[in-house]
Amino acid sequence: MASARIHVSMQSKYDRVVLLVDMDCFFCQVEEKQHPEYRNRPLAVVQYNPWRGGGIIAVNYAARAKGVTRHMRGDEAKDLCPEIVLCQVPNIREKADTSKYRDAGKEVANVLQRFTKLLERASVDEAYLDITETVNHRMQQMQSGAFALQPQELVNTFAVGYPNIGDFVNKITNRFANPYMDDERFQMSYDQNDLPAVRQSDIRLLIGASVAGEVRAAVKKETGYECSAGIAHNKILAKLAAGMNKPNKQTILPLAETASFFDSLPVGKIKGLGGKFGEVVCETLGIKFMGQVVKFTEVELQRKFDEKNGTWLFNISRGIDMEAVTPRFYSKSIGCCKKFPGRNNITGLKTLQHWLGELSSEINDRLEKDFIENNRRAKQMVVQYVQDIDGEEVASSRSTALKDYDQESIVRFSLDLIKANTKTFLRPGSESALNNAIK
DNA sequence: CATGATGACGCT
DNA sequence: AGCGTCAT
Repeated sequence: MASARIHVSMQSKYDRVVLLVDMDCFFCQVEEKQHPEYRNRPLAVVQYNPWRGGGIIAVNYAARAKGVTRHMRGDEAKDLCPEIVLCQVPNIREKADTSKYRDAGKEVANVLQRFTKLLERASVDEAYLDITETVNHRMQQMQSGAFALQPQELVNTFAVGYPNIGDFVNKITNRFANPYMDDERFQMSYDQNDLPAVRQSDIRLLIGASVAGEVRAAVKKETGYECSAGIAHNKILAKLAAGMNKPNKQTILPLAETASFFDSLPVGKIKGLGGKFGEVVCETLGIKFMGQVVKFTEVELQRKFDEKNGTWLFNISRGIDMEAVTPRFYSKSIGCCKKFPGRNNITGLKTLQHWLGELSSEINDRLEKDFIENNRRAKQMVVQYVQDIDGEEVASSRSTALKDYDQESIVRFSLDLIKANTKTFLRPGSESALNNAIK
């Protein structure tokens, strides 16, 4: 067994080249493409909500320059930037319908897909691409002289730790002339088994950046949309790099720069550490920056957190992330939801039935479209609802198998599920008043 | 009153 | 199966 393992091509820490492509203020770009007269103007996308001008979910860079951000209300944006264009998410069936942006995201993904089989859509406007194969191929071509990097392709490219991309390229060129100049440091810093990959890291990431440039140019040419990209050896670092220079730029995170970069990187910037767990990590360890995690042994981290998270933190703090780019073009689930905040709480049966009808109608349309496009049918339905119980938000979810379905049966299923799982669905003595408001 | 609408995934 | 977390 042990000897056979040696012959298995092992996925090593620095073997892959991974891109994270992130559309710049995507919903705004969709609106700007649809309304060319809005281009070059400050613009934000709001979800319809008559309360204080709607909630902002996307802001273009002209508007960001005026201080407009997400979380803001449309009215606040107008105060900061009176000339701002506020585009509303289309309202269909009395609720925000984001289909337009999903369709635009698919259009982009169709372009990305041509560059690798290993495309993982992470959200409507983000995707990971494992481009290892292409990079390896070009490495070989480069060594045989069949391929050469075109410096002009790297005009919008940055490398973390370098004032400009030219300095990064020069460093690589110098090492080409003097291959062993870094060896002592490398041998000190890295596992012996990783040295071959480490020595080739910079050049392979640079080739990755040229691929990224081609990807982004194709997206721009074929869809009109601009995006930013991160280039690194794994998903976590690619995601991090992509956010460093925007919009319409791409950033390499060189292996040798990771440690010093992490020394001043707040823990919460790492994907997965932006919430409560990240805060627990900081408090438990008494730290603020990612680089400070490396002072703890793997066993210490496992003891303070748990086995899985401890090992994960230990590796991530060293820039190591073995998470595969899992090919996925279509979402695993289709859902829609609507909130009823404050006075809009649903308190009557009729209103509840009405909204279940609206939501079911949207779901039904999207399921039909999905069936036509992707030849698949939903097997399960999950109904989630949030009640107001003594002023507290109490969330519940119940599921049911789905055989044949249509809009009417989806409504019936969901209402039945809510009825069956609510202690007293209707207020005692009433035919129509809900016992607990649904939020 | 009040980001909201989606989606993935981990824990138990 | 149901709940909670994290992300855009």
